[in-house]
Amino acid sequence: MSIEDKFDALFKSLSHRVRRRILDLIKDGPKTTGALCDKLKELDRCTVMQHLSVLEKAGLLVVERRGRERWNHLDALPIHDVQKRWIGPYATQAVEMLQDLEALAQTVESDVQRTVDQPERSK
Amino acid sequence: MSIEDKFDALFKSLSHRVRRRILDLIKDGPKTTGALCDKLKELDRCTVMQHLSVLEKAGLLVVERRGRERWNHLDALPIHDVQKRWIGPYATQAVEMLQDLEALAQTVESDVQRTVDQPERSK
DNA sequence: TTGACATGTTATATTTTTATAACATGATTG
DNA sequence: CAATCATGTTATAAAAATATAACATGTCAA
Repeated sequence: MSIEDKFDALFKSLSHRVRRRILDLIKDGPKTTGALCDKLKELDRCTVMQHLSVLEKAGLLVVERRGRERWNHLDALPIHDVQKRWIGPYATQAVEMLQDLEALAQTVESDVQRTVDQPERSK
Repeated sequence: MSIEDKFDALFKSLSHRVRRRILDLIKDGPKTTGALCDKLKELDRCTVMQHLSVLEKAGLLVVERRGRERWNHLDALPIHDVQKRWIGPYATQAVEMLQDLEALAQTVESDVQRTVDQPERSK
């Protein structure tokens, strides 16, 4: 599985609100599939299991089998890779954009000031 | 558009490798649609434009029209929201997991030490 | 050991996404 | 102003994701 495949799977798994909700549900501790289905009453159990398997393939969810129960654990480590490759660098970009905007605002401001000091002749 | 719709659109737009490649292409400055198509020769021009519109709907791409050209600018600001709601908190979780692992490793280590000091009788 | 229970598997219908084709428009340039 | 160029629009085919149904398996507990 290439690195691009990995990011495909990660972002795709985060792109559905039900799966994001599942992540929140197991964030503070593992839950059984049954417990998750109870919280997601609007969905068929099979649908929930499909979402779980999407999360598992992306590496965000790890399954521990205990008797007839399946405990779904969060593994947040892959999120680190997303942070390093995509979020961090682009967040930096966003900050630079804001700084550019500030600089632009100051330029405009001083332009206005100069115009007040030395009004241009009308054309 | 709800906040969930927004995250749906953001993660979905990041979940295709072609769109991530486009983001990288416009990261250091805007490019025309034509220039982007040149870099993505394996794809039909229409396909590229569809990807651009997905990015635009997610708010990651802003279009500036100049004559008959279309300049595609990156807007990285929405990435900030992703960072705040999804990456930051889950990265924290990941760090906690690593710390738990370390603690566990130390426990095991001292167990081993204790066992060496006071060997258990075989069963 | 038998019945209820939690989960797993396979198949399939529906919807959405991705890729392309064909045609259209409006700007630039000689 | 006519030809070319960059882009836009609409339609459609193909692939993938989502939701559900029907049936299967292994576990626990009385």
